[in-house]
This record gives sequence, C-alpha cells and structure tokens, in this order.
Amino acid sequence: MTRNAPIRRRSDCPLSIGLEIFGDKWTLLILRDLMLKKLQTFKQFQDSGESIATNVLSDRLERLQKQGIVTAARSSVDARVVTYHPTAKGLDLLPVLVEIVLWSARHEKTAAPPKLIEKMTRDKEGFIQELRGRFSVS
Amino acid sequence: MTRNAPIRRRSDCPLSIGLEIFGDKWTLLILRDLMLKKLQTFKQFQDSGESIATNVLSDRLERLQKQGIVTAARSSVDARVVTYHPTAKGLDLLPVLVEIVLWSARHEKTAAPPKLIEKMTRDKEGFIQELRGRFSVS
DNA sequence: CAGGATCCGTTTCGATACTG
DNA sequence: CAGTATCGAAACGGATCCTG
Repeated sequence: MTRNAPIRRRSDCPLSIGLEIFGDKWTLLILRDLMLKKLQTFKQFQDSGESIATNVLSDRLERLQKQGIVTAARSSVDARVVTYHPTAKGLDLLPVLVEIVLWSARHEKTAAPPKLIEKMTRDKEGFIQELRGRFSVS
Repeated sequence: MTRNAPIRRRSDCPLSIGLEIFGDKWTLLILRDLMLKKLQTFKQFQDSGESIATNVLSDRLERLQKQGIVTAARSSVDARVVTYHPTAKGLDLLPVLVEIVLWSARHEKTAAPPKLIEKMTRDKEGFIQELRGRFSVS
C-alpha cells in the first residue's frame, strides 16, 4: 500500500487532454446529441443515427454524470422518462464540439447541414452563446 | 457471416464528427504530440508520457497517413529516422486541439503549463497561426 | 539503434436478450 | 422507457523478432 508515486514524468510538459471524454467515440456522439442536437432522453440517444448499444449508452451516461458533465432528472411531465442535461462543465465543451463539427464538415465528405455550418463559421461565439442560453444552467 | 443490414438510418441531421480521429485515445495523443509538443519521430511519440505500445503506435500512424492527416519522410540528416509531419488537413485540427487543451486545463486538475495556457487563452488565433507557420506546409 | 511487424495472454468493448 | 446480464469479438500491452 505504501507503493509510492507512479512517476510517469517521462516527459516535460503534460498538456493534458481529457481522454475520458475525447478518447471515446460514443461519449463524443452523446455530447453532440445532447448539446448540438438538443436530444434529452435515453431513447432519443438510442435512435439518433448511429446505433449505440443500450449497455454502452447506459455506461457512458453514467460516466458523464460521474464526471459532472451531465445531470439526470426524472421528467416532471412523464415520470418514466429521464432527461439528461449538460452542466456548466459540459457546456464548456461546446467550443470543442463546434470545432470538431467544422473540421469534419470541411474535410469529410459527409452530408452536413449547410445552414448550421455556415452559421457556426460566421459567428462561432454567437452560436455558442445561443446554445448556452438555451440550456440555462441553474 | 451475413452480418449485413446495418440499418443505416439516414437520420435527419447528421452533424458528423470525425470519429476515426476523435473517437480514439491514442490518435488524439499522437496529434497533440505532433502539433502541440512538436514531436516528430516514432521514438519520441513512444517516450512521450503515456506509454503506448509499439504496435498500437504503428497502427495509428498508418491510419493517420491513410487519412491524409500526417505524412512520413526519412530524415535527411539521419536516414534511420522517420519524421512525421502534419498535412494541411492535419493542421486544420489545431483549433480542436487547442479547445480540448483549454477545456482540460480548466476542468481537470492536471498540472498544466500555465504560460502556454495563458497564451492560448489570450490569443487563440495568433497561437494557432504561429504553429501553422512553424510547420510550413509545402 | 530506429521503425515496425508478429505473436499471444488479458482486458475491455459492444451486440443481443432480457428485466424493472 | 430505462437499464442490466451475458458472452463472443476486438483492442490492448508486452515481449520478441526483423530489417536497414
């Protein structure tokens, strides 16, 4: 137990990147669905384009909660439904998501919704602020 | 076998994100090392903090080349050494990397090099342009 | 010695079936 | 609708080998 420090200082400057989040395909897709597509429920994530397995979805949502990036709450309208929302920490991921989407739109030949891309490009900050407002963190 | 019928639900709004790149932990680390830490060789990547297995490193570098994000060339100085460089497509990833680093610096409790972070924050565009210049794509 | 390929035991992931 | 259990498939790490 007194096994001491791992000393992973092989190199100079860490420049850490949040691998828990960005290193995982599904996590990234969930965040996009949550913040850019404004999806909220388990089912909506499940049906959103790429088919994610339920256990994986469950697992990733749990991790995101543990990391304080999303919160879950039962819908006041329908008690069966759980709705997920981004926290402030989660909303801070918007710039990353926007840059990723912009890069993908430019370099991958996927059908991208041009209106949205154009808006992101023209007024990145405004676009992000608008989304932030929409989620009105308590 | 006959595992087809992927049910590709041509969903409403794709908003694609480059999963080949962003969904993978190691790829992301290599890109950071390449563009932000300015590492160039197989060995440097290998020794850079996180210990990546050689087979994995090899695999990711190959993928990145296939995607036109990095190029490989033998060093003119030492013929044994292969140096890797970002392409224009790769350099376009800089904004994403910067946003990821900034988010991580703010929300994860890792030792971040404050000078660099400060500069990124204060003059994001300038920082990116400076790096672009450093790689001088032919 | 640098870059990378290959083999292999182990861990992790994820597609289904199933349940509260 | 939201989430677990099962179990095969894939990825990983680590050692080793190969080629200039």
